[in-house]
Formats: sequence, structure tokens, C-alpha cells
Amino acid sequence: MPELPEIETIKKGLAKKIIGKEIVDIKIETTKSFQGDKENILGAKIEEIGRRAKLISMKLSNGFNLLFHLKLTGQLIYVENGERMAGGHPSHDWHAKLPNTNTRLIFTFKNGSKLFFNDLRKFGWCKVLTDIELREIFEGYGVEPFTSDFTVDYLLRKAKKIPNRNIKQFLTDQEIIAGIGNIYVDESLFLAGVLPTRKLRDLSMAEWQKINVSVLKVLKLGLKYGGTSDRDYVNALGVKGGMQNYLKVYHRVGQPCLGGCGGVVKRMTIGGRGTHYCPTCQK
DNA sequence: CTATCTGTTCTGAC
DNA sequence: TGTCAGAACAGATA
Repeated sequence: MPELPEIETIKKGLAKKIIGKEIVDIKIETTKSFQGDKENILGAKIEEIGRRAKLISMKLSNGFNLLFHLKLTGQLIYVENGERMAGGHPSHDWHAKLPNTNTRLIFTFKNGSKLFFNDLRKFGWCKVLTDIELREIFEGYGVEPFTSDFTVDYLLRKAKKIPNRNIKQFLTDQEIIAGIGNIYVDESLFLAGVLPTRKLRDLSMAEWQKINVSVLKVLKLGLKYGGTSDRDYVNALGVKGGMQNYLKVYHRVGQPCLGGCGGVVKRMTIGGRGTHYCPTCQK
């Protein structure tokens, strides 16, 4: 379930560790997890790490790029000297041996450190791409929430074309807004006080403003706590995030609403996905 | 044991 | 063109 805050947390963690390192080997344990020619990355150094939507990109010194999509259960974990190093000190609160049965790819750097790509369900992937191919993929995504382009005006302009769609499917549409998934959309709509089933055409200006602000607040909170570890997500050192302790509705079906209304969190299905909400706090 | 659920994205049908 | 079911896959839960 890694969404924007989780991917951004992994990106920041990896940046501290692997910028400038040279890839000397890649072991492909699961062929479908790696798409491209491995010869195009061997001997190259990692120059930059970026994030667009839920994707992590690595710019290489030879003109190629690595692009990762973790989908539902992907992990990127860096190991040096058999230890997960956090701020210069070994971190011992990880929970998986490496490699393990879910390890799909193992990158080895010149100093012997390794980057493990784990993915239980094998939906995720790593691709080797040229700059042009990478740019074309990135151009297919909508606005990044943490840019000045993410405004009420932008939302209204997009909503005008599909007035009949509900707000939940609108916010999770990657071609409209990049990086929001099932957890953060439910949390954002709870904070905004808007039911996920509401049609775009029926939303008031005040509600659009509330939605715009709430999405940013919730994503920022996710970043602050290093992401949500519902089950598979871990950061670049294999350590879980803390945002799951601050979720108001997600996976809280039947539990008391934390909005102070005295009600109970409900669950429904929208677009095939579990949707959590408070029928009292959200209108 | 079987059936169902999970949640991201792509594909194909209507 | 929009919408929606189904698929990719593995494991937890009922």
C-alpha cells in the first residue's frame, strides 16, 4: 500500500545511502520483476533519486534510469555490512531476514553494500529506461500535491470534465492527482467532512477548499510519521512507519469515530476498494 | 479444506 | 468516451 508519503520516505532514506554508489552486480531472482537489459546498469553510478506519484526513479551516470513501482507489497531495503545503518548507528528494529523468499532483485554496490527489492505479490516492478522514456511515463501523471499547481482551480477544472464521478475515485485517479491511494484518500475525506460517494458536480466551493487543504494536511502527517505500515510497508532500512497509529478511519470499521461525534466508523466499497468513513462527521 | 478479501494498475468489453 | 469487471499474485482470514 505504499502511497506518496511512504514512497517519499523510502526515497529520502535511500538518497542518504546510495547516491554516488556504483552498481557492480544485479541478481534477478524473479524475472518478471525486472524489465530491461541489466548490462545497461552495471558499472553505472546512482546520481539522483526522485519520486513522481508512487514511483521511485534513480538517475544513473550513463544516461539510463531505474524506475520502481512497489504496487501493493514492494519494499526497497538497503543493507551495509549486514546491518541496516540508521544515522551512522546500526538499526535493529527491522523484521525480515534478507534475502528472503520475497526477494525479487538484489543490487550490489562497489563497497559491498546491497539494495534488496522485495515484493510478496509480484505486482511491483523495476524498469531500465532512457531519459526520454522516463519523461514520457512521468508526463502521464497529474499534479503533485506538494506543488503550487495543486489548487482548487485545478481541481475544479478537472472535475468539470467528469461531473458524475465520485470524489474518492477522483482523488485517487493518478492522471488527476499523483500519489494518493486508498489510505490517504479515506483519511483526507474524513478530515474534509465529505462523504466519499459525493458526486463532483454537487460539491460546494467551501467543500473543494476543505478537500484541497485536507489532502495536504493528511499527506504531511503521513510524511511526518514516516508512512503507514498496515502490513508490508517498511522504509529504506526495513523499519516500519508510525502513521497507522494516527489514522482516524482507515481499517477502523466498527470502532468509535475519533471526530468526537459519538458515532461508529463504517465501511463500504467504492470502485472495488474498501472505503472507510464516518456517516455523522462526513456529509 | 474452500471461498473470500486485500488494493495498484493495466487490459479488454460494453 | 466513460465505466466496470477481471487479471496479475500470495497470503491472511472466515
